[in-house]
Amino acid sequence: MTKTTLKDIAKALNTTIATVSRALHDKPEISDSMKNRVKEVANLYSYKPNATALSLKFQKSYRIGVIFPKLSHYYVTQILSGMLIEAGKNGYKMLIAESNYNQFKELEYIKEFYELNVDAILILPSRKLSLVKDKLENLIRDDIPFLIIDRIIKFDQKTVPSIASDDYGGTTEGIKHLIDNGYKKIAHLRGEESSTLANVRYYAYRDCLLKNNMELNPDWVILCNKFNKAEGEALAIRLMSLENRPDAIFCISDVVAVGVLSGLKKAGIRVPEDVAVLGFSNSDLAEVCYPTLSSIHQPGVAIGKKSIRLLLSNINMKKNISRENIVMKTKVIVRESTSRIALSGTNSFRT
Amino acid sequence: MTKTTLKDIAKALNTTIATVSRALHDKPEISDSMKNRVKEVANLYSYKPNATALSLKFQKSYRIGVIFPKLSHYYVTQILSGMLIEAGKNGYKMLIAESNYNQFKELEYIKEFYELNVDAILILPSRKLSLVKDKLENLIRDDIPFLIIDRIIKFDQKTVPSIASDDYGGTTEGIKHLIDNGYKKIAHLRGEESSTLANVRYYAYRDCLLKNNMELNPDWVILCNKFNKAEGEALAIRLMSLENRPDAIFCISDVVAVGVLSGLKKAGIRVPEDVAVLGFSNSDLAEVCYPTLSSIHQPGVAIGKKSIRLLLSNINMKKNISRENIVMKTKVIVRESTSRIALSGTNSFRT
DNA sequence: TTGTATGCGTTATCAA
DNA sequence: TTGATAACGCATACAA
Repeated sequence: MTKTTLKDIAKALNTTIATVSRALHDKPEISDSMKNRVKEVANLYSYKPNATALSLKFQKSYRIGVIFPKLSHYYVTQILSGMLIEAGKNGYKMLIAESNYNQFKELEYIKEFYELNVDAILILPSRKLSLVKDKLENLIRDDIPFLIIDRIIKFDQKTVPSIASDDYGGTTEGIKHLIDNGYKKIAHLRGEESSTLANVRYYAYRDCLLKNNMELNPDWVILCNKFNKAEGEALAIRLMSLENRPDAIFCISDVVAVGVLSGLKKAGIRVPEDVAVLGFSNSDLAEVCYPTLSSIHQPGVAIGKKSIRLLLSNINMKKNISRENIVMKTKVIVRESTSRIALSGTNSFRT
Repeated sequence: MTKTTLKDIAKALNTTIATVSRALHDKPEISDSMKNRVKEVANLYSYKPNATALSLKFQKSYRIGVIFPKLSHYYVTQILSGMLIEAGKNGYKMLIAESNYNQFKELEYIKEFYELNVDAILILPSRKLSLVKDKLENLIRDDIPFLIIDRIIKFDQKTVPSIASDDYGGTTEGIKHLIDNGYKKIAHLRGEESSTLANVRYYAYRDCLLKNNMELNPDWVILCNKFNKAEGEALAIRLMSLENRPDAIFCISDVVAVGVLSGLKKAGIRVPEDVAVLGFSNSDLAEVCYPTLSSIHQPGVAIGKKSIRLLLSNINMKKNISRENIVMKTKVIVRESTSRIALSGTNSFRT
């Protein structure tokens, strides 16, 4: 019941562990008869090499550490699933840690992963990780690939690779979709100004409105900070109580958008006839709310897979990836909440 | 930049690794002056013991492997979060694997985790894992704790501990809630008959109806096999086309329930006035759909925490846990979909 | 073709 | 109080 080692097999065959090891590796110098005997016994004992010993020997753990803010976000689970698929294919296992948006925990987990000899570290940083940028920069080692997902952090000395979805492009496409559908007064519930993520989406929104000579009303741009349904609900009601009401609301997240839908319903406003609502992320919520929510799809699974491939290109082929800043294509998924002409079916694209 | 080892420190101080090791461990035999010198250098080099070497030495990895069918299910993320919290507190890291409901992958991952010398294995099995029960039983080792979550599998020889939510109790409470609210004809969209999980919920439904002298109509019990929104939608419409229509629908999952809501809407039926809808799991969907969905809360986070505590009681205190079959309390969360008298606010219980 | 010995980084046992 | 060395399990350079 306890694990069998080379020593056990050697003892059983009255030979040495070196011979056993070589036989199992099919080294040419070992005689066929010995190979057969060794393999038979190994099979009988269902021998498996001890991964820890191999780790120590080769200074390689076949483990990848990943840190994320919150597991219960659909987008995070999509990214992780992508990672698991690609890592699995290549014989790697994933070690996980949840930071709960706490930048100090993030630093702590990075340290821990290094101590655990992971072969690479992936992080979906919280917004606040930038606040401890210097500490982070000091922590990051050059000999182990480190990849930042979904955000970009600029360091003074180091260049660290990143991968993210094309939020600027996606937002642009989304706003254009609203314009194309005849919406003229587009509001935006945005994230905090210290968030590069929120800023990119806001800039895209602003640029697209300007380019199309649309009204850009400061009253229509409101900061979120809770990012929950209740906040979306309250802000929707606030927008609707304006003298000059918007006729479309672009939301920083699907959860906020769902809150907006609920707020509009309470205010007796029809979606999409009176007001359109556009979410961000294309989470699983978008298909279950009513009306179904148009949203900008972020390719979570693809990002996860690509992350691992990028890391492995460094680990296996020594490719220098430190200057890679990969941007993955987004896509507007049109559902009921922005379609004045009723849709026949729901679009269920999701990859 | 490369990791410093005991050897590096020993060399720097012109002593041996044995002394350095002892000094760092504050062994009484080491002189204070030596201790101080060692610690200073260790600090300077920011020495951290190599976890892999310790693993090999102590045959203990401080790693726990967990296998689940699909990460993107809210309930799974809750369980994992609970595990991460409790594991983190005790210095353990989690290795994860996604089986995609494939029983062969589940067996494969169990094998891999053993080879990786995890200190324990946790599994949220797919329904089909029971089909390869014999192989599973052969695979499970007695020297490493193995815990089955959310299902119960009976083996011929072994007894394996389990932890699950009290689905029978939760369902009973849920059906009683429907009865108390004046619903008289309660339908059930259930899971497949080969699933113990689905059966427990069905038995509770049936027993509760019988005990309360309610109509138990075979036409009102329908098997799901896709468990998605479309299926819920179709089955709702089918139920509503019956001569003898139910006035409440208890669903095997929240996703199915959301589909039912949508189907009822299409059929022009009001919820909860005409028909009540009750989900299962209390996922994040329940609060965002319209109307908001009453659902039976499964304490995912608590289950995750408890799992780890149970394992650690075996690992650290050698407690025999093989006969533990823990059942965690469920709770009906009442929202709009079952409340004929309108609720003032939404109930946001979730832990 | 096979055996011996070394090292990966630690801790622990035995000597000094 | 400190040093030398074995052991954890494995692969491999070197000897035989």
